[in-house]
Amino acid sequence: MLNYSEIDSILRALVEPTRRQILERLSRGPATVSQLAEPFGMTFAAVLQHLQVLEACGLIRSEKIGRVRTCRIEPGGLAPLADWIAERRIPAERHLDRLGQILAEPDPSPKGQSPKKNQQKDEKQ
Amino acid sequence: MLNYSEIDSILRALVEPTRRQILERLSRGPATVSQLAEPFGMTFAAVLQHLQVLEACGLIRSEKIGRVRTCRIEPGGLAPLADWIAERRIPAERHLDRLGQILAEPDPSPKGQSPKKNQQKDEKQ
DNA sequence: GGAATAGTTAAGCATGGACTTGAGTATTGC
DNA sequence: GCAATACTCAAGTCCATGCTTAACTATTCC
Repeated sequence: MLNYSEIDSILRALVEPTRRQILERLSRGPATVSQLAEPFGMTFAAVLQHLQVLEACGLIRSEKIGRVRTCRIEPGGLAPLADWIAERRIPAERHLDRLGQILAEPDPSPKGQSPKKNQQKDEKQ
Repeated sequence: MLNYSEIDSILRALVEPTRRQILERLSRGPATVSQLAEPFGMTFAAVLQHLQVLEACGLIRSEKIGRVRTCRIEPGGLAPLADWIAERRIPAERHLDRLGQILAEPDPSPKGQSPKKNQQKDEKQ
């Protein structure tokens, strides 16, 4: 299992729509803090906090020259999440085949289950 | 751009550690609600709420037979998020090459930038 | 039929996180 | 030097979400 809290911090960063929009913007090229803040109907300080979250989990990188801080995408930033998803998709797909499903079935107790009378299955009853 | 709120609901579901643990558990095979609730130090009702979130965004599926509800992974559930990540990794990687980076640079004003005196760049001043 | 089991729903509390305000610091232009 | 610019930090408000409790329904076992 790869670093758990890394996944956690990346997901927490991505779950906020504003931060995803900031990422979209930065994927079109670097921008300063004020350039990033401008399109959002929110204060400078709020955007700054979002940027700090994004940088803390390695999704963006920033450097300050003089009084201007320029932010850009950290290219490998999404890799841990991509790996996490890839790891979970493989086992999930494995359960498509019936055998795997039966083997994984809970309570395979051999004491014959009495024939149930009321057994119509209902999605979302 | 693919369905925005779908990504949103998947991320909101995944950001909660308990729900990720439930997914891990289910990726090893189907389980009933009480089987899922047992390992967590939390009430039945709380786990049920997590399951509802996971099912609402298509990450798991459940069916009730008699009084028992059995949950299992929805195989394609993570696909939208995987696609979203894939879409964002390509442009980000493109910015690795210097040309793309220069083209995307903000303010490429041709009026010669005067040589700055105080220009030591500092990460995280 | 009645008790036990398995799940469901609703209401309320508590915490975390997004956002604001306001004050402060460093840098640049004149 | 002084004002404007560009950001930084801290404190406080507000709301969404996770969790609990408690009451309720449906199903199964005896």
